[in-house]
Amino acid sequence: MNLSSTVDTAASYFSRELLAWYRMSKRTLPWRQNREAYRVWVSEIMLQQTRVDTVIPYYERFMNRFPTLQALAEAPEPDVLKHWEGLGYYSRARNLQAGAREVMERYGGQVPDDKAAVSALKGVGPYTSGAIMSIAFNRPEPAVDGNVMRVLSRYYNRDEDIAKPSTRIGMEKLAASLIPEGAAGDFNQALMELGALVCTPRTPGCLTCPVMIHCAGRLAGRETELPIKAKAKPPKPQARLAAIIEGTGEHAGKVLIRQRPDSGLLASLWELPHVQLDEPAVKPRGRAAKLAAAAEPPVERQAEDAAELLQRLQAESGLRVVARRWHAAEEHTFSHLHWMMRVYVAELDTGASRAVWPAGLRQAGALPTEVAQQPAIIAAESAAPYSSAESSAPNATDEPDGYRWIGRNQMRDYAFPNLFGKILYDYWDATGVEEGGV
DNA sequence: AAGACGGGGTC
DNA sequence: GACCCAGTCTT
Repeated sequence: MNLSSTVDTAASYFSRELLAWYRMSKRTLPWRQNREAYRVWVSEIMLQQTRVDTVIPYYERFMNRFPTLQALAEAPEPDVLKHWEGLGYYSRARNLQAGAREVMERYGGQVPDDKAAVSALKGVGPYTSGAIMSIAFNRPEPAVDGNVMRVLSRYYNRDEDIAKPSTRIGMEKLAASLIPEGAAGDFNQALMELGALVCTPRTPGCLTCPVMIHCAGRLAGRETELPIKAKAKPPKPQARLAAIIEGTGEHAGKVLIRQRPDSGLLASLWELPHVQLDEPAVKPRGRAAKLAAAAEPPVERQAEDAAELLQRLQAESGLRVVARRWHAAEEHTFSHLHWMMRVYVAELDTGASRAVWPAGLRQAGALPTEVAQQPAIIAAESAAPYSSAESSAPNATDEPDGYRWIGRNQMRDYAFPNLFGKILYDYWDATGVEEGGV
């Protein structure tokens, strides 16, 4: 071998060995049945920030319901959201469908074999466009995600902060230079497969790694300290009060839910009516604090909460809600928020005769005087609709815009974020309502 | 450059 | 509890 012209550099070694390893040991995954661009696209969107094991059942259901790009483009959006329920980052679902519709209109239903056109689709950023171009069309484009940055940081012993956008740019150049001729799709997947199976975040399996002997990070003994990544800001704590509003009369056995605005957090999903408290926001630390936060609050606190729910839901949503009893405390952490929610079972106040506070709360004497005396009397002018609905406050028979009375069986007709789905199912379990019941 | 945007798994 | 994950969009 002529070492001067065919030097087996760490780079060519890496690409060759990694590719061979992948072709030998790649996992069988639903989206690897074929390389149809639509299937690749759906999988890549679902896999953003989401584990393979989590995605698999969602992918199967989604492709069963929307087997073609056209089927997705023509589906009602709530149907698409329902199939995304629980996956999180719901704008992915909306953007995916918007992209499918765009492909129908502009490209006759065929995903274009064109980097710029694919990159311009909604929800398709640098990573996803590279993944689609390489996997579906075998174009030599880099697809750099967290896995790839981890693998390359270690293999090349690089110290750049992978949280910085500029680092991703550099990694893309590096990754592009490593793509073997004619094998972009397999190589990019090999890089990610290695990161998922061997070069894992905590305890990399260097001894089974196909490229260990030239891994600079490993040779420097730094495999566990790489990649360098700036710490994320902790989620901001928020205290909230939610109401499980039980229906009466024709709505007996049902509860009132509402639809969130069509942008922002949990856009267009359904939820329990609730309010954000101004205060608190002290995240419970330690076992004792945790226990205290989960426990039923003292009656004074419950009375304050009841008054708060009545006044604020009236003001924000036009709902006159009377808390009847404690239900549960629920915590839920988003990427940037930490919700601490106290949940009460409540009733809609549809008239003075029904406006009776629970005896325990009244006797506790903790209610503001004016509220304790006349809980139902809140200035009607102060009522503001929750989401641009111009309707008046719902009574026992109304279903104003954005609100629905539903029983357990109607849960399947609405997409709920996990936290509210859990609260509602817990509620129905506790009240003895089973599937097929109401 | 920083923040918004979910949820679940792991050690 | 802290960190991570097959990222993108908005400001």
